[in-house]
Amino acid sequence: MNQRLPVQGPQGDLLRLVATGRAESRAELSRLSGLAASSVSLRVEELIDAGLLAEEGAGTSRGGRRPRRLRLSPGAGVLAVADLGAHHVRLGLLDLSGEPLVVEERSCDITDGPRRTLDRIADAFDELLTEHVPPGVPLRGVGTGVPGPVDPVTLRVVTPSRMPGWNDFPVAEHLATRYDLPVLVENDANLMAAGEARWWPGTENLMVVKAGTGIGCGVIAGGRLHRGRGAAGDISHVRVRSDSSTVCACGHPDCLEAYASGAALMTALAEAGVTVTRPADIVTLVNDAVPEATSLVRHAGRRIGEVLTVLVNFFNPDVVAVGGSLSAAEPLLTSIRAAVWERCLPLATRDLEIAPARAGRDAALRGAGALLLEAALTL
Amino acid sequence: MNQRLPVQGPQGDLLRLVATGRAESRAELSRLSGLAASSVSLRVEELIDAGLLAEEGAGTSRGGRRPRRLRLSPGAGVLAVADLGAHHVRLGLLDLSGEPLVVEERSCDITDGPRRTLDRIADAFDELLTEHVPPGVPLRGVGTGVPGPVDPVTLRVVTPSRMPGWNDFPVAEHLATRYDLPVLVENDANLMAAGEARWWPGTENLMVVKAGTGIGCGVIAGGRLHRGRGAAGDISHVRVRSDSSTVCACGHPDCLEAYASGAALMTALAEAGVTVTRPADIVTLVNDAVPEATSLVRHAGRRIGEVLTVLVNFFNPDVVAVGGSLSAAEPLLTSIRAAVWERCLPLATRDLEIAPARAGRDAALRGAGALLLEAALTL
DNA sequence: CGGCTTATCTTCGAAATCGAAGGAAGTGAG
DNA sequence: CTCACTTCCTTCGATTTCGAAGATAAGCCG
Repeated sequence: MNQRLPVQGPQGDLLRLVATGRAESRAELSRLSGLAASSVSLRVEELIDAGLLAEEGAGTSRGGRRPRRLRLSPGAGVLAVADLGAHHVRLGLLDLSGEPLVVEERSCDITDGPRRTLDRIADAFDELLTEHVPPGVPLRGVGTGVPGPVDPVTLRVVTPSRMPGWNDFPVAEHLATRYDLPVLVENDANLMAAGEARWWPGTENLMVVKAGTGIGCGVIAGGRLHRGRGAAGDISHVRVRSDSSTVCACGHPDCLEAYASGAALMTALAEAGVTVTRPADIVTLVNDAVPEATSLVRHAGRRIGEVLTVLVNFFNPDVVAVGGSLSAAEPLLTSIRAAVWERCLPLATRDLEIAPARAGRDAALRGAGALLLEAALTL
Repeated sequence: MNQRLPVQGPQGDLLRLVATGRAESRAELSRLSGLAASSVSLRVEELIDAGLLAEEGAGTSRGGRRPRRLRLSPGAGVLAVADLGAHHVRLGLLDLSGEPLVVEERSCDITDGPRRTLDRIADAFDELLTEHVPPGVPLRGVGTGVPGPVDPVTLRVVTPSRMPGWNDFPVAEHLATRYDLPVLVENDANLMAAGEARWWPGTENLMVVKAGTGIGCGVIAGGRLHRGRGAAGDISHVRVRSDSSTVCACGHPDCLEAYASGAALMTALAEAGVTVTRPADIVTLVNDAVPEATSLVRHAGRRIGEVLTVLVNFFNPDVVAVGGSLSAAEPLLTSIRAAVWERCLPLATRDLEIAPARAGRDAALRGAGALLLEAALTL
């Protein structure tokens, strides 16, 4: 079942251009790859013969002959990806275009430690594979997101705050013992950003804010995921302006997370006598026009927006996409926008779009697919 | 005198690798370009015959035969670059490795408007060229930095605060009428970052803070200059935490610039009865241990550091380089460091280096050269 | 409908690129 | 010093890639 793609350099490039949706025809491949049209035709023929690419009807004309659309052959392979949360893991199989074939959610406790958790994920992968993938279609790559920082060099989890037992654990190596394949391990917010990026074509610089139980942020800079040293995108422990003083779990006063995260809002609601168990419940309360909830969410949005002003001035993105379970609450986005428009430089906000995330619930899985394709379709 | 390089794709790549100092021998060129060693040899031979490359002795052995060092031929051409400030312009000629040949500083008033200012720069270029460049050595590119935001697409200056008459002026087009050559127009802090980048080899993610009359910042992300939509790197109008409330020239309260810029410090010193005319004078005062000056600089450093905490968490750079005329004051760097170490995530500061800028006074000119080489050595 | 324009894809000789093999010029160990 | 080994660079035949030209298939427009 394990089998690397027999695709060398230039062929891999072509395959990747099709897989990532950047090219749909030979002509587009020629334009994007820089290769001559004739060379592309030859290569594509080989890829079709190898069962990796397939022709699928005709595309839309741009004024001349209609292109013959290319797509990855369904039999070319699948990817197995997971997004690990604190209490749940969302996992599934993708085709080589990064489109989900099956997705399911299982409960799992991350505090069980890396071995048991990862093995359970791998078991789930195997189940899905036998159930949904015809024999002969190879698994081409495995990837998982984790709710903590990942060292981009060693692919180990580093000093995660809510993952006891995971510190410095070689996640990728562990998975690699079970799958002799390209393995991806990445922070969940980064995966979400990578997944979101496909929904904003032409957007070179993108920030994706994940407002859920915690507050995460993933960054696309120059069209590529910005990792920094593995911790990039952390905005939850930025100090916010505040009258009172709340100490965050990290030990510092007045972290954004302590005021504007789903967890903080739930605590505040509990103090006001309203009991909720998930951030999504807050959204329900807001939609039911419960004043305490609305006011809290609006406040949280302002706080997030104030932090974003700094980052928008500095990073000057084309788009800020807001996702996560809390983002379904209208007032959140509205007040983020208000804060940013008010305080940012006109030049930075001139063409800035602050919009709801588009990639939906499978954003992280799609992101894992997108990143894996880069690795799995080379060499 | 004007002449484009007769260098197509692959050759241009090779030339650029040598010019930017990334490769010094045929073997390195082969490794970095991905071309076969034999092809590189052929190409290099052609480039030498064309008078663009030259062999220069032998390099140091890596355990085998010593490489024959390659460098750009001194006769291959020069670049003319300028860095425009409010009252001065620093300009000079570079060889095609980006090394300065002549640099001089002239006074000039940016409020004279773009035409007169640019023409004066061009006149200065012509003088330098006739004086310092033998006839036959062609000018290969022209570039200038401006103290305001530049739209990376149109190469026009956009809404500059201190450049009356420059708004939306087509700087590049104006220069292009005089020079039929690649023309570069870029924000001065961005140029400084590009120039600094060469002094931090292996550093993919770099922030360069320029502390002078104003506060600027340039960003290198993934090894490339990050422009955003042209305004990236602006940190001067970030809101800082403050007891009192000072309104900045931009209309917002408590901008970093209003507290920590050289201009703000000079104002504060004047109020304390100490008159200074340039930010460099503040450094002198600090070195003479004038308590008011030291205290002010230390305060400014803290403020800058507090803003940097947000950005370091978010961007997670390898290096923060601090330059500009104020950076020569020891306490500035010290207090920036203190603020960042204190408040940033341990993961973000684990391998972070906060250090004085290395590129010196010609950083911006060198940066202009580095960016121009990318453009001038292609096609 | 029938030219005109635009675009996609293929064919085939010319040109560039590769890669294996080998010579040249070093290092280091015995 | 000699010998094994490494790295750098070139030579030369095999292969790949290019690019101009042509075939094919549309859309546009009176």
